[in-house]
Amino acid sequence: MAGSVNKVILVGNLGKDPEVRRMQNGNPVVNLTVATSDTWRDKGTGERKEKTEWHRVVIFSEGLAKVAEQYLKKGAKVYIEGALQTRKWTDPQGVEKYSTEIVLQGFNSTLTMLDGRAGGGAGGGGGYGGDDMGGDFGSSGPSSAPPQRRVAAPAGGGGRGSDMDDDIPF
Amino acid sequence: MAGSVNKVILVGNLGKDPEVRRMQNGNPVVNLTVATSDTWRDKGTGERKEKTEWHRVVIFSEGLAKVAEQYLKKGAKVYIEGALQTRKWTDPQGVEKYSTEIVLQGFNSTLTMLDGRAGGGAGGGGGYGGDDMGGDFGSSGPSSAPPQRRVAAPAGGGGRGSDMDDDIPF
Amino acid sequence: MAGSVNKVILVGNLGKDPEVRRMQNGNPVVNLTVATSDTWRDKGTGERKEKTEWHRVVIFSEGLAKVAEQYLKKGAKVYIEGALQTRKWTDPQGVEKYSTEIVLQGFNSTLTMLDGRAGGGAGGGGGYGGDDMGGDFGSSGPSSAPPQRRVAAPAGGGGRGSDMDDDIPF
Amino acid sequence: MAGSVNKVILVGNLGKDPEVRRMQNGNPVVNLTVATSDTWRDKGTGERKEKTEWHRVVIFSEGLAKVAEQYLKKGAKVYIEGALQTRKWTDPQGVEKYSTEIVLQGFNSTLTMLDGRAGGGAGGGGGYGGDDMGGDFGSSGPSSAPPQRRVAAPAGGGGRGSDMDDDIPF
DNA sequence: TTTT
DNA sequence: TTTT
Repeated sequence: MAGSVNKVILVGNLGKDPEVRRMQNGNPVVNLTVATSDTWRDKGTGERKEKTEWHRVVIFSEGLAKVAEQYLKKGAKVYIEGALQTRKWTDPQGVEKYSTEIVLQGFNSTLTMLDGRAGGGAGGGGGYGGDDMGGDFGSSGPSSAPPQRRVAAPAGGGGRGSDMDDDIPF
Repeated sequence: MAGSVNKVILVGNLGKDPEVRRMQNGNPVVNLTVATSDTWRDKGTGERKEKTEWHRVVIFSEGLAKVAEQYLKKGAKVYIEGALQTRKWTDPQGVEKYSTEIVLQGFNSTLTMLDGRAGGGAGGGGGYGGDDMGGDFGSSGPSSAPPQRRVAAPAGGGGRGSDMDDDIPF
Repeated sequence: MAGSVNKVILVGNLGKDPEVRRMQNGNPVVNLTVATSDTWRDKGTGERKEKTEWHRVVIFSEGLAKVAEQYLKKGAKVYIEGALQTRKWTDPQGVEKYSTEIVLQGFNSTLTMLDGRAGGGAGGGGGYGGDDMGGDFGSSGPSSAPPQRRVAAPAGGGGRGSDMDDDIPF
Repeated sequence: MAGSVNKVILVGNLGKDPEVRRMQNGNPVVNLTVATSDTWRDKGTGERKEKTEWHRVVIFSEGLAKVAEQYLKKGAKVYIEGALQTRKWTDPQGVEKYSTEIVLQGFNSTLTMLDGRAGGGAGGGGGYGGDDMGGDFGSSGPSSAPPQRRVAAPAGGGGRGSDMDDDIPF
């Protein structure tokens, strides 16, 4: 409905290498399996407890999917921002199934690598080759990386003072 | 795992009145069904599209559950902050099922009413009685509402100046 | 740096009508003043306390700025997602000043109206005219609203079953 | 006001070691300086651009402050969740100043270490000693770590089926 | 299946 | 002053 927000923020590790499928036009669609976990100390016994939660992530955003395919490996720590989506499907036996996924698609989706260790896991061939490793990747369509524009000189001012400088903050 | 984040933020409307179950100690556990939706214009036909997503929300936090039970009604607009959790269960026919829910439990869960219209829906009797309607409700355990503490006077200062005043900022 | 996140999420009300400046190309840059507040009960006296926080919001995103200019009025409740930015400037007396603002610019910025009451405030003439009121507005550049694409039929499948249907989830 | 949200989410690195002050009761109040940065490629020249943003973070939450004091060092990568707060103060020359900070205080504040490298910087002695390094630290008051409670057996059921098991999700 |  |  108008006036709604559907946002998921995860920081976790990949349980396995990204799974890549291809759209008919050749664009990649990437599935990630991301683990988060909570740890706490049992109030009664005092022993340490841990519960891992596994998340399905589907990346439709072309730019982010390419990044995921290229740089992410089992074990990589990522920051992910997407939306919840529940799919209903019927299995071959005719049983209805639901699958809830975090979808990265269109604006307001983010994928950020939080370590350079990615790929150290599994049978991982490791090594990226690129010099863009460990970067932030915003989702903004096929080919353009949206710059952090600054307003050059707003006509019709009312500026808050003179001599603005945008560098060192404090 | 250590160093992980599992967070869901929703702004949406209740699809029906809250469902209240009771713990053995009488505390409420509340289930909400929340709708969010995306609207966009089809690139080809130019027609307006809308897709509604339904979310299961489970409130274990005692304070938030009581608030939900007392004030929320079908149609209410809410801000929700919780964590993703997928439960696996087996139905009476022996079929394995998964259900992914947004869980409000412990710290870092939030439930905030965003309108005063709540209860205008369904067969809703409406009317709250309380004067607390439309408030923010932080999740911080059974009985204490965590105050927004201000540091009174940090010993061993190094204060940044004199004459701090905390009122109107700009 | 690579691997960083800078995100602000606000739900609050406009303290006054949007302030609109113009870029040299005529595009609007909109400033909002948004109030949020915390309420709590004093632990000692038991009295109700409230503290209002005021936020400066600057909208560079062309699409969001137009929406803000057109639909928002004093009193409107909004959901805002942007990034923190601190500007340093020197006032006419040569005193250095800092101003921290929530910037909506590029991808991952959001502005969503959360009520239809917008404009009920101040000297607000109110009334929008548009039929798009109360909508979600994603920031995705000048002219295209990013559709919620669904993968049509990924070539090289490994699909999870047959008979997927995307409608009512539970 | 009722129905508002004031939330900041940062993933960044400490620019220097935490600064610790003491409350009159001996509790620590910790100040962090956190850097985030955006990188993009200039549309015109094609050159790589980077802009770093510095954030002041103040930790009043007793538990989080202790963790910060104990484990964080210059260079550490952290996930932070807090609220925006602008303080007004008057400097010794009588000039009004504003300072906007991210405050971690009460519920809904989070501090999570995202690397184990923390402390590798500055004159850092490094080494933590503790075995809790790299953990999640929720803000929930002085001494109790809030467990991830599960509802044991809600009285007055309406359960969704039989044989619930909470382990492997998919 | 990850991570600490 | 961080980080890549």
